[in-house]
Amino acid sequence: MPELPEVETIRLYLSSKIVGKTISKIDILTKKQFIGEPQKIIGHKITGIIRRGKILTFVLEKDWFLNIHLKLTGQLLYAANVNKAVFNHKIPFVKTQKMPSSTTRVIITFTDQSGLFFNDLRKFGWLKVSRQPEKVKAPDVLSPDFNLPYFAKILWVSKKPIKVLLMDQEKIAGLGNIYTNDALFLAKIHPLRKACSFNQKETETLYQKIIDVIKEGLRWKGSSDVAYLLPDATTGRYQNHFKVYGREGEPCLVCATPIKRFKHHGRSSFFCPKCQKKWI
DNA sequence: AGTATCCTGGAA
DNA sequence: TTCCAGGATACT
Repeated sequence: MPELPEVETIRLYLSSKIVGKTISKIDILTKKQFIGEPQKIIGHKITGIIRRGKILTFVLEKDWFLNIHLKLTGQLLYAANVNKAVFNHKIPFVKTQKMPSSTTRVIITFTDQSGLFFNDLRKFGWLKVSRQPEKVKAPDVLSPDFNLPYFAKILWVSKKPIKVLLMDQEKIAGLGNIYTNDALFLAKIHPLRKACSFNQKETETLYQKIIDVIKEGLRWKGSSDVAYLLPDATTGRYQNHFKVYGREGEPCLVCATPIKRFKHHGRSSFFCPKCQKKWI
């Protein structure tokens, strides 16, 4: 899905649009994607929106919560009037169209007739009503808990390849395939290097590059490479600034060597064979 | 540690 | 027709 920068962009956008509004209706078009009882939160006001890792949580009155995971193709589109919603956009999967579209799975309407369309082509995402925010085990990349001592601690005890560790949401919350690949490139580290093989300097560099690349992604409002859109159906622009992700065969931005791709843990890894030497 | 699985549709 | 996809989990 959207990774941390995409979800945070959505959170920032929606904070100014729906906080203070009261849910009047929830239409569930794809049952398996809505967990819990929607009627429990009908009539409740949204008092805030938080995000930890890739999970967005609407905080409601009286200790109710609506947690959302967009997975790979989830979108949250905001309309001032849910009955007259038309979005114009051109990226794949959802073309210019009236809402609800063929990929709309849930519609949340507020008392002023504004609302949200949860669209999700691949049906992996979910919404979940609960009495407490969905638990996220690891520190979020942008939280103070994600500090250098913590990062060093998890690296030095792990025998996993560094890329696998960085994408483990129980160790660090928020990184996905795009930003992990790009952070490793910026730090000049091969994705398969064992985490426990890092020295102090390498650890510090990678720590800083992770934060840098996440902030850059946020600055461009995320990457609209596949299905991600802002709630107004505009696109993010980090895809125009990819370092190695999705750039197989294209020249390395530093040394012009063609970027290589390989599969590992079911995911594509992209790297520059010259800048990111294998192991020590 | 690797692979299959949940889904759908665009690209090669 | 086959491969591919910002995720995460459940298997062998």
